[in-house]
Amino acid sequence: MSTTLRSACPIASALDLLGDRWTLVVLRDVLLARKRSFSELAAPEGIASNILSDRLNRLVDAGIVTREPDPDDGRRRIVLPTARGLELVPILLDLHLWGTRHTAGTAKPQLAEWVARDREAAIASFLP
Amino acid sequence: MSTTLRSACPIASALDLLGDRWTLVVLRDVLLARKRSFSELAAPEGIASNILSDRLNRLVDAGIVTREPDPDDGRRRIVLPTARGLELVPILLDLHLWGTRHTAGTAKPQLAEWVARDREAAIASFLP
DNA sequence: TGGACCGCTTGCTTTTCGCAAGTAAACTGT
DNA sequence: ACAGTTTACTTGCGAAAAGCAAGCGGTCCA
Repeated sequence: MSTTLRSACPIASALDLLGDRWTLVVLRDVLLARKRSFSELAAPEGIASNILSDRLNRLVDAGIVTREPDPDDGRRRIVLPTARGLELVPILLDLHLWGTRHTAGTAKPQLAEWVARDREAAIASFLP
Repeated sequence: MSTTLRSACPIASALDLLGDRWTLVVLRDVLLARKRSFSELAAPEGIASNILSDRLNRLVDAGIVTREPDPDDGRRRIVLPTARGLELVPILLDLHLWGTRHTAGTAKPQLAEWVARDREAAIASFLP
């Protein structure tokens, strides 16, 4: 569970945290789709609940999201992005653009177009 | 080896290809450090040779790099990025910036600064 | 011609993933 | 107020992937 530092390279260090099959998909839903609860996040392409639980804990440990009790429903623990988490929005949008151009995933093409045309505005639209 | 399509989301599709511990580290060395041979790429933070071989094959299948015999040394099979691969440079630079700001990886801080100041120029500097 | 080098592959152990089932606490309807 | 449902998990186990060490064929170099 501890972040084993692979090297001094910031790309490798970032990937120690984000470089797996699910973490950035979860963050996509938190940062771009603004999903806030465990059960909303469980939908993503069928992630198993134990994996989702593990990834959320890692993201909390890394200071990318926080979790707080929902005042409206004591069963829920809301997931909220931190400033550090919000700085991942550009990466997610770049991935969206690259994926739209070069993979079979073609959902939300207008978002890709927006990112291509005015990246800064697109990024700002996902900030609080 | 086949690209199992997880969903119509371009982010998920991109991560089907790139979302693991090594692929983007290999691409960092191909795209940013301009490494071209298997043995140069084997250095990255100690990737095992069977894993490197597998990742290079996947990247070739995905059209992100090509491999050609080295005219100067018949043992070598040079790794070259395609246009599709070069479009990953922005993502790698964003990861570098985020990693520099938020992880323990602090190598090449002047690159992060350049990306923050003039992203387009930094990207262009890694194109052929 | 012998030895080193390059790009792998093979076999085996260890770690991680992923599914199914189960559980405690909190909410909801009657 | 009690029964049933929902939420957010945890546990156990089999499957898949990662990682390590060794080996192997082709190529280069002295």
